[in-house]
Amino acid sequence: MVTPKKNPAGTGRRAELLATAAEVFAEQGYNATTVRTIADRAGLLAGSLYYHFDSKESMADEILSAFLTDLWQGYQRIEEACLPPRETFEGLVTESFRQMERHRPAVVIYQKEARRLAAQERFRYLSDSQERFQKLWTRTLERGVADGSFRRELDVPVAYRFVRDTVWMAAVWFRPQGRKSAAQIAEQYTSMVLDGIAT
Amino acid sequence: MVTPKKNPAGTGRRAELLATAAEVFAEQGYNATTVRTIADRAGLLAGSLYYHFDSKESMADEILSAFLTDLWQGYQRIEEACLPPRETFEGLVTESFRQMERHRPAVVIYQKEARRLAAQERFRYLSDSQERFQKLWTRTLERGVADGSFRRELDVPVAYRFVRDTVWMAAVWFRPQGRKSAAQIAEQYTSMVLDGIAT
Amino acid sequence: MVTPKKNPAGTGRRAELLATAAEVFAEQGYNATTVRTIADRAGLLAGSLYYHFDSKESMADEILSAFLTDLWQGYQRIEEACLPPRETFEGLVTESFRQMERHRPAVVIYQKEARRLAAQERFRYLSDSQERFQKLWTRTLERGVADGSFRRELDVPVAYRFVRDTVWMAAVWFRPQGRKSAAQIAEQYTSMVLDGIAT
Amino acid sequence: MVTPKKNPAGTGRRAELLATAAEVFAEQGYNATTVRTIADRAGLLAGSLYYHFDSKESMADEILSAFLTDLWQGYQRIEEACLPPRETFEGLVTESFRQMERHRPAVVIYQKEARRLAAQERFRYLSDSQERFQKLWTRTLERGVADGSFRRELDVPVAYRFVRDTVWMAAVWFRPQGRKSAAQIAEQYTSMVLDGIAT
DNA sequence: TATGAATGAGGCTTCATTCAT
DNA sequence: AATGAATGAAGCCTCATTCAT
Repeated sequence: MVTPKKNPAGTGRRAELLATAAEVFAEQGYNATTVRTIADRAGLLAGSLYYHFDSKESMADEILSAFLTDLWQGYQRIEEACLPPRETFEGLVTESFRQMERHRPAVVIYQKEARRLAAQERFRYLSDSQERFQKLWTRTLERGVADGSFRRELDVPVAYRFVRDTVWMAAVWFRPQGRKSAAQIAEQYTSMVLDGIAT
Repeated sequence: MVTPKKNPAGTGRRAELLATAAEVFAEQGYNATTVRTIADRAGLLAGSLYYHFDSKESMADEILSAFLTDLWQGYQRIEEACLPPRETFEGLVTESFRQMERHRPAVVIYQKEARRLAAQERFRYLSDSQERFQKLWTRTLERGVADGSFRRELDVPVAYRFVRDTVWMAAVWFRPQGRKSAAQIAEQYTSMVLDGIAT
Repeated sequence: MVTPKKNPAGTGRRAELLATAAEVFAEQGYNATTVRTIADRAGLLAGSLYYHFDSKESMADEILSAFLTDLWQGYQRIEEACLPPRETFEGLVTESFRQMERHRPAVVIYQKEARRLAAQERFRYLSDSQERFQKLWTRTLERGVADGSFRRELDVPVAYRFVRDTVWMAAVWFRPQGRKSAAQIAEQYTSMVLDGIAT
Repeated sequence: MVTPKKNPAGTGRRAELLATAAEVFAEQGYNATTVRTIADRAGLLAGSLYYHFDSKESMADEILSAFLTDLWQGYQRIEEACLPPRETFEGLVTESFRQMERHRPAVVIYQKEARRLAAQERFRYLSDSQERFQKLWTRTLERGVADGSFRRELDVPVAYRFVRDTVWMAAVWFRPQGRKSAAQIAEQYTSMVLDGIAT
């Protein structure tokens, strides 16, 4: 993780530049994005970015760690509420969609680049998060199988992947300014995943 | 699409090299892959690849178009069978998982790079395939809603994306040599998607 | 040469900054030193240095010309004293070591960078000094050979370089706060050079 | 240290390029030298150097380690001969000048850049060599003091530096194609250092 | 006096590609 | 079929310098 050099939160020039960078990374992919593209879009010269950031990598770092920090704060509230499995499930999905509203480009980047980036020491926290994520969902699914909320024959590891992919892939096409709010989309998703699309 | 310079099908040095290239593209991403990496892994020098292929791009092209050709042959059989919606659904999922067994790296590449590549004229067929895919699934879902196999209130565009993402993302972690066969995985998926994971 | 913008001598903020710059140049080399390093060490921002100095080059200029001015003042006293060769020799060595005490970083810079810098018009005085230096030492050595103080077979150009290198290289490791004073080091050097290290 | 990728010794394109690089480094200093300058002088494009070498640094590495390897081979013969101090002294000086004939640019680079480069792990061997060098000379000087070949009151650490600087600085101006051979220069040096320049 | 933000030139390096052999 | 050597464009980054505040 990286701690921003100055300013409190998402304010000031740094934050602006990070937002721009995140958009471009999300659109074109981390590798395919050149610092010049980011700079052009932000209205300065490529070299000038280095007044604000150490490297292209550290921009990605800051974007991803800010997202994951927020995400885990949200998840933690749900964990601590100790709800029954089905409510926990709904809570996690809703929280995920809510974070997409704030961090949509970050989610796309996470989705596309996490595996590659996680190989580097500096992005270690990506694997950590991944692992924590898996534990959280797996526990929830298992609790549901145990108390009968979820189907007895559920293959938990497969179901975990199913849920994980389904939820996060949505970030790629989900547009907050679209007709549906995050909460509405979350509800549809939950319904489909829990009850299926068949009658 | 691209027509191989020589040899009929997946035989000979070309095919070997393509397989190697596909693996590396899948592992590291198209942009992050250098022709040197491919060459190293195949045991020749980077420049020597150009005896076999016109460019890095044409390798990706050949890999992707071979995959899509096979995939659509499979889908076509199912379309032509004119089965009821639920059976069509099962057939498409099973066929998708079956193609993953043959073309796993190609699927991963498709998943990760299609959007970016499709911008180029030469990869136009990627968008075409995407569109055809959408029509096929949407039609199937709509037929199911109409005949009562699928839930009346189903939001078809959302459900389409749901299914699409779920199925193809599996390619990233699905390993054919794993404990489960493609058919088994397909069955689990179908069951989850159609009937949900809740009781 | 450069004339300081304001303040008379080695006083005030300018002088402080110059001292810092000299230290860094000496430690890391002129090219390898960034103005940011100097600024960091002095406790201001890189851009702020430009309130005090025209350029990085002009800092080096001021450092070197201050040193050479002092050095030649010292040498001149010895020249004017018209001592016999051996005493002149001793005097020059002692004076050189004395200047090292005041201008140690400048000496190191001079030693390492003079040749490169001298190519620029603005540092012309470095070559001039070099030439004057050579004449002074050569004359002294020749006088010594002529009057029998120095060995008859002495190859004066070689001996000149020998003395020059020996004396100035000492600046790199010589530390005034060490156990030995400049005068003591000078005496040891003089003894070694004049009488050799063998019995 | 670095081991050349291929070819036995100083032959082939690599060796040519290294020789060019060494010259430029020696003339302009390592930092002030751009890879473009080296490439221009060698008649290719800057990027093409990277077919032969990993980095600018690795060129310097190869140049310096080749020099030090040869140098220590020469020194070792002298150490093993177990000559009396004065003869050892003469032998070391002569060997040093001889290596200058083969590796003149390397010596200049060593002289100017060793301290800075040695800070990096990859150039660790520079410090090692430096230390070994100090031990060798110090031992020789001490033996000479002990057996009466050198003056009893000799300050060995100071004398060591004196000799070290004197010998290696010569590399900067010494030209093998000049009127004097390495052996002749070595003899003059030895005579000056051992017996002094005074009568 | 100093800061914060930027410029613009240039440095090192990578990489797809070419081509004579 | 493949190698060895090179090209040329482009990428990331550094750094001296400028300037409004």
